[in-house]
Amino acid sequence: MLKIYNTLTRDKQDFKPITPNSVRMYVCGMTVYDYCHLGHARVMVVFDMVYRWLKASGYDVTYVRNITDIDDKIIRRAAENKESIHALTQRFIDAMHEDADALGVQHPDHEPRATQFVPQMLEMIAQLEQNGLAYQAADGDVNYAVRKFDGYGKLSGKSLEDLRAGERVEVTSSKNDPLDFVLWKHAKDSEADEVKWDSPWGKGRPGWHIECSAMGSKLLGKHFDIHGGGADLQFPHHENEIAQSEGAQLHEKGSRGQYVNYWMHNGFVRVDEEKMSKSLGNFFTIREVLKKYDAEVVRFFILRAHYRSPLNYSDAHLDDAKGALTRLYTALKSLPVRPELVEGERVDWSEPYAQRFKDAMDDDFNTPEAVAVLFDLANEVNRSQSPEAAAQLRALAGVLGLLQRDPQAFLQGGAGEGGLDDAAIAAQIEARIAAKKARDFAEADRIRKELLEAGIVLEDGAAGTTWRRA
RNA sequence: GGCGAGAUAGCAAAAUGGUUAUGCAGCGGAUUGCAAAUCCGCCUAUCCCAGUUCGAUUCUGGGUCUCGCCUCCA
Repeated sequence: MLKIYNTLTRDKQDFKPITPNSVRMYVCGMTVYDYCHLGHARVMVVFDMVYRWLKASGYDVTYVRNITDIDDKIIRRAAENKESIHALTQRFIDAMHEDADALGVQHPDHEPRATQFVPQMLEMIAQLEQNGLAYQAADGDVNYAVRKFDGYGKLSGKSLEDLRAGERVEVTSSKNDPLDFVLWKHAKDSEADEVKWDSPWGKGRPGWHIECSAMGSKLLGKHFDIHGGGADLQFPHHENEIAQSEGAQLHEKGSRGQYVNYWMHNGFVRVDEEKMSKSLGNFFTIREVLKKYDAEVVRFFILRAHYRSPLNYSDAHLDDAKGALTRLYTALKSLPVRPELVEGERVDWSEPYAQRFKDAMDDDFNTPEAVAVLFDLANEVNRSQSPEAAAQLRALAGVLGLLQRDPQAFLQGGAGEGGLDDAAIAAQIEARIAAKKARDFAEADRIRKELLEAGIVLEDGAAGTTWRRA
């Protein structure tokens, strides 16, 4: 039985889907005005892992990860670059897809863009207004009347009183309450036509929070199973989503309908014990990191920690992850891949290692424990040289989107510029074999040392000499 | 200030009211011409103070420290 830590109740709960055997999941995606950084990588990889595990568990999953392609920062950036909103967002959407693909992130079933769902947002805002939860302020903005929604703060554990006490929001006189948030932003004359939509409240554009409510309910229904995102979205974004989505269906039944059953939030990526973020400027983009580290190493680095724990980024930690992943691939190296035992093959979940793996994953996606099982299995493979054990290792790792490459390709990959090419290495190995045959060990060792200095490690096995990059 | 999360060996990171986490690093042995890889064995641990308990790293209370949210954020 899968258990999920639910932010709403702050405990692990048995997962029971609304519709048997099927899961509807929504994850807040990126605002596309720049390249994705490692924090974004974590969201994508973590929920990709969740998506894969739900599918591996036999669920029919509908996964939606949205794209915010209209927002203040996008408008500002486009103006700075003197390019259209569409050109800017398309550029970074393409870049995001490249990054996600590199990290082995499967495509969500739907990837809605906010600009494609403005009618649905307007519909929801109208409903909120009708339900007495929204009002148009003097400046033309349509705001959500937070105090009218009973239970505001239930997700983030904040009360309106607490929030007011720590008030840091700039009080704009047009809001009835400083905590009210914008549903519809009134258009400014200075803005391009591209960012203006007609509405019953005049030209304007949607607020951020309404996007997810509208896209979620349009694609997954008014009540769905899982909603995920980074821990920083818990408040106010997800709190506001609840207020909107549940507030919009208040008229439908006597009791209030629930928007989402399980709220999941992943922890931050940190740099020197501090949250990685655009505003702090301490971020590393995915593409930047991939210049130095194999994408699978980055994926493994993310999955080696629990999704709710903080994850400290540093080269030392990436090196560590690389070493660990190397051990797994090394275990597979010596054994031929038997195609009938891998691709598309179902894992035998009754097998003890698989059982341990499943128990770990079912316990709120405990990937560190699942990865530990992989290492135990690798040890088994090394000892037994059993093709079945190797196939099982590949299959289980495959559930996490790991270990699917040719081991040799992983172990010998990552040649930087100016590195030795394969032919040169092969020639050196031949020369060393000749020296060894002549029992000229000094020469053989000299060649090995020379290659090692070039980052090439030689390994003399029973089947001959192989090499890998350090 | 309000609310929340956390503190595990040299580093990273799980779990657990008593009994091996796991990876990297280190030490000893096997193997190897010597290495590397691999195997076997070992070494380092549960922030502090009380309490509950036969027994606490785990539960309870207090403290210290760290981080996050309360403004855009994954």
